[in-house]
Amino acid sequence: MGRKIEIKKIEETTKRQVTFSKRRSSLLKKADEIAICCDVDVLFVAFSPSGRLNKFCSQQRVEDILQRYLKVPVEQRLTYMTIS
Amino acid sequence: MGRKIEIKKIEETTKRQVTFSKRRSSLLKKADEIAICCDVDVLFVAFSPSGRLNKFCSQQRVEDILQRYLKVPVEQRLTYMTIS
DNA sequence: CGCACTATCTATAAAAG
DNA sequence: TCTTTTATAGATAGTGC
Repeated sequence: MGRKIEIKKIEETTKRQVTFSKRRSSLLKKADEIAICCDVDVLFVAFSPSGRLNKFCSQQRVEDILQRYLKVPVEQRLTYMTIS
Repeated sequence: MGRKIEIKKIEETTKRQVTFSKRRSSLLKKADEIAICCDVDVLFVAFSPSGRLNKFCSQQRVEDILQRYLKVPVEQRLTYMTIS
């Protein structure tokens, strides 16, 4: 990917947020693809430093998975949710 | 990546499992990287069709996250766990 | 910020061993 | 099958608006 970078915390806030946004999109796409191609359910969740749920992605049986595995009140904590 | 494929369920079992294994590794690596570079906690979970947790990945405060967000008895359900 | 570009680096489908 | 290789598609850091 682009110019090679060392895998360590990006200290510059703006750059860190940009990188997070870009990589999150790619991760969600990949999570989506593996879920479809490999017929598995996938949860991908990123927690911000403050502890809030930032993102969630899955393919199928989403509600079921949420009820079975997650304690958090979804509506309240999810910034947004993408279901492929 | 490699020869282009259509994003739909891979019907051939062997090929599907091979693809799952490869893509899971890549996803975990990416999840690891975004966690470190962007200073976020990440959960990545793939559920097999039978519902068992197949994989989990995170960076930090793992136990805390598990206790706060997951209902499942970790020891019991995780096939294996990778913590970066 | 948010999107667009693109040179580079990474992931990976197939093939080969 | 499992690993390794290889050709190619995809991801992305830096940059410019």
